[in-house]
Amino acid sequence: MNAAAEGAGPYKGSASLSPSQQDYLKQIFLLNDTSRGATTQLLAERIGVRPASVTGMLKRLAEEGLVERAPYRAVHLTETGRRIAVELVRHHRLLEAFLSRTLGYRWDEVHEEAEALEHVISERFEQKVAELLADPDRDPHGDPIPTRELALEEDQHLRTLALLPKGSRGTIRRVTLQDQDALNLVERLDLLPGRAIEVAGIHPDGISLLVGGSRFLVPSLLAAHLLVDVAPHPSSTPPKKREGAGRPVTHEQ
Amino acid sequence: MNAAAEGAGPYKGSASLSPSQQDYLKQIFLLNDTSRGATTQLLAERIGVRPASVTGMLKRLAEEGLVERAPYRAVHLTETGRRIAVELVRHHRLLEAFLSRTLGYRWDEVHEEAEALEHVISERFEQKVAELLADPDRDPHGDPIPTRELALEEDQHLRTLALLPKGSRGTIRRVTLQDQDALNLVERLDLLPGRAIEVAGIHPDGISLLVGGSRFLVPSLLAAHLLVDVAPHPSSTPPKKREGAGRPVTHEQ
DNA sequence: GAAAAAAGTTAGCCGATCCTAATCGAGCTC
DNA sequence: GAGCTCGATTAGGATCGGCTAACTTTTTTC
Repeated sequence: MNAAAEGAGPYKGSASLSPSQQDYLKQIFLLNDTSRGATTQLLAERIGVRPASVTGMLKRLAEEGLVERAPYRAVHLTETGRRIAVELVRHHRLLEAFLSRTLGYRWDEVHEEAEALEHVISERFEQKVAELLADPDRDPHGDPIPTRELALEEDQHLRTLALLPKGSRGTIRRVTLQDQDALNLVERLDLLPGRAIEVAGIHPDGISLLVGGSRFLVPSLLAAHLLVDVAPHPSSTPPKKREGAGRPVTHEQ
Repeated sequence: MNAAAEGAGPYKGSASLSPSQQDYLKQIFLLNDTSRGATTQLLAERIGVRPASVTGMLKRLAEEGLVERAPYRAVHLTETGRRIAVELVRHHRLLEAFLSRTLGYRWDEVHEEAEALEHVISERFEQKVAELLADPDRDPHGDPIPTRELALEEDQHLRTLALLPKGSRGTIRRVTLQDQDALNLVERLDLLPGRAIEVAGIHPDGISLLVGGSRFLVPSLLAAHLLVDVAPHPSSTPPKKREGAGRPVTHEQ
């Protein structure tokens, strides 16, 4: 028996999972509402291992009843697997909020630290932090924090900036990026959650934005990861759904 | 290459160590100023593995220049190894202080959580916590917290309660226990760090103690783990060193 | 719809860390 | 100082989670 992963894992009720297994479940969860789903390759990229390793781990997870899979197809979580994944997402986002609010981390520093801590904190720690922060419902990037009961609010009313028509007004609510450089850019452009914006124009390489009086171009790559709460009374064109443009929004945490 | 242990370890300047290796170094450090020193068996007990596993790991650590050893002898840390160990002890005790003061853990709950977190927190986390707590120099058990520069104050003036002569007065400063039940008992007896006490009598099975007006017997096993700051003017007998009685004090953390 | 490209899988291997069982060495007893 | 006992080590093995290389399946391209 290998006692590698002590430290109360989020899954109570069975031999607890290794941090590695937890990571797989989390990434499968985060990729599941994505256009392509949780494919071997995407998982490999996210987790930082080779595709062959993913196949191997998925087999083990399937044996343990945490995922369902058919060879050459995207994987899905079982209910048990989903619960573990959401618990981990709760840990991660709570920790991000905590690091930012209580320890004064910069918003672009929180992700990495939370990534390491999420596997290790106990139920008690989670509870104490939630208490201390009065049950926050958003992390510093605007991502919703699953409740204690693991209910995860879906931001259905939010729209990707990349897909908004010219003239739309709204407020930035989420920044679904992890890359340090990209986050720095978002900060320099002052596009943090809460910021009111207006789409001034659409160009092949990005979106022209009006923010607090000034105007600049947001590269498409970035715009795809800015989720906007569109204002009810847009200046001119009523916001209507557009499809097929830009890249799919992946709800990374 | 195996990326198992990401999460900034405390050792900056080489491929970082696995949590397991870190644990070995820490326990070697904690056992080193003990009577028996860091023997294979004691290490095995503390770490929770079989002696054969200890031998194996010590070989690896020796190859990496972190310990020095001769077969069938107790191990010692090299300077490099010691630095890593002390860094870990700093993490641990800072975390205990943090969990207790900031998150409101009970003093007997902090150890286990700190044990898991200490391997995972970054330099930055350590710094932020130290800041938040204004560089505390003791953890909730009274154990000294190594400074940022890794200087560790030794409590040379503290004496084991088990070895104090009758009539000694003083203040409890450290409780070097980890066992949950024992800690609970210490709490029930109200023998937390800071408590003023007087030795009312010495019995074969323990020490009779005067604490805040009441008097009770502290079992020898417990008394060996209570470190007392002896008052300069004892009521009668001047405190003098006694040897050979009681069990050796192990400076557990 | 055939061929090429991309994605996924299998087989075989490695290193880390643990285990058990068997052997070896150190140090105390008489 | 010959034994005996206990602690330490060695030998051999398991498991976990990664890797590369080679092969298979799916998807895309023309």
